[in-house]
Amino acid sequence: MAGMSIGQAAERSGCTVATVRHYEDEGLLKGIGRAPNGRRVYGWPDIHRLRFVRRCRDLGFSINDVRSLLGATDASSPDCLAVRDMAVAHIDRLRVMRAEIDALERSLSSLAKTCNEACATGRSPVCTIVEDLGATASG
Amino acid sequence: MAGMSIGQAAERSGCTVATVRHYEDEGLLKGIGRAPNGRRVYGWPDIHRLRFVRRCRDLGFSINDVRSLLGATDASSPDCLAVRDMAVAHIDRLRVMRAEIDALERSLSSLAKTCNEACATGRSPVCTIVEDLGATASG
DNA sequence: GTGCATCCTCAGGTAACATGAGGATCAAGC
DNA sequence: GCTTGATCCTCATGTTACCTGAGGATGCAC
Repeated sequence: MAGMSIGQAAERSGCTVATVRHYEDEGLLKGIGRAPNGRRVYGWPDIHRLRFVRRCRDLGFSINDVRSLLGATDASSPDCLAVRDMAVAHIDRLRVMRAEIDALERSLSSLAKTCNEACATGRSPVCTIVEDLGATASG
Repeated sequence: MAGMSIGQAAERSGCTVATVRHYEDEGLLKGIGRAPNGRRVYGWPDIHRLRFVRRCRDLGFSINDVRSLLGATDASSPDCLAVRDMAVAHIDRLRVMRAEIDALERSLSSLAKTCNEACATGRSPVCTIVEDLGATASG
């Protein structure tokens, strides 16, 4: 169980094969061994590291963020507080994103509603959505 | 006021100059005139079209979406209902995105909280965030 | 006429991979 | 021993929506 192929590593870490190679290219994986036939060989520590990267990516961190996180965790004494600070900073980013999404949804709902009232009844010769979108830039 | 430079067009439409050129390259603008000196010349219809594209992009539609929207609106009788359907479909996408963001925020908050309790007090020799992230893939 | 702003057309960069070409290797079945 | 299909390798290019910069022409103000 100590020597896994890239296919197995991908499956166990929740990545695609291409993504595993990509993370190695990006320097997020260190010291991946090679079998005599040239194929990559993975051990469990590599799988854990891949999962870590994958999960961070799923959480919305960039590759560079992950690099920093790994730097903090690779250090002799993992800088937990730095990691926490990055998490907190990212939460702030998420809140901004959610606010934007909420605003967009309101805009689109309003647009669709207007259309239902004015267009679907055949009352308007020109789709009001089109006018709404093109007339004035919001804000 | 009928012949605007690309700089003026950009300013009035809320795009950058590079973006205005890009939209033209993408075929979203049609029949942009040229002055004898080779510079692009824009009229108000172009500005409205640029605003339309810009606003759609702000609303999260892809360039291809916008192409479809413009196709619907360019038709002799704008297909308002098609436009509305795209808006509604996009609202669904936004709802999925928001659900994901909410989940991420919960995960990160939980992570940060755990860290505050276990790491910041110096109780844990290894940052629990690191373990949390790497141990098991969520789900 | 000097200088700075604006414009032009390429070409290449960005993020995070996905996809495909062209070829080697492995494992299974006959 | 041999065929076949799956997996692996590297390298190159595609994706999305632009941004940035090179190298050069033009416009406008003083």
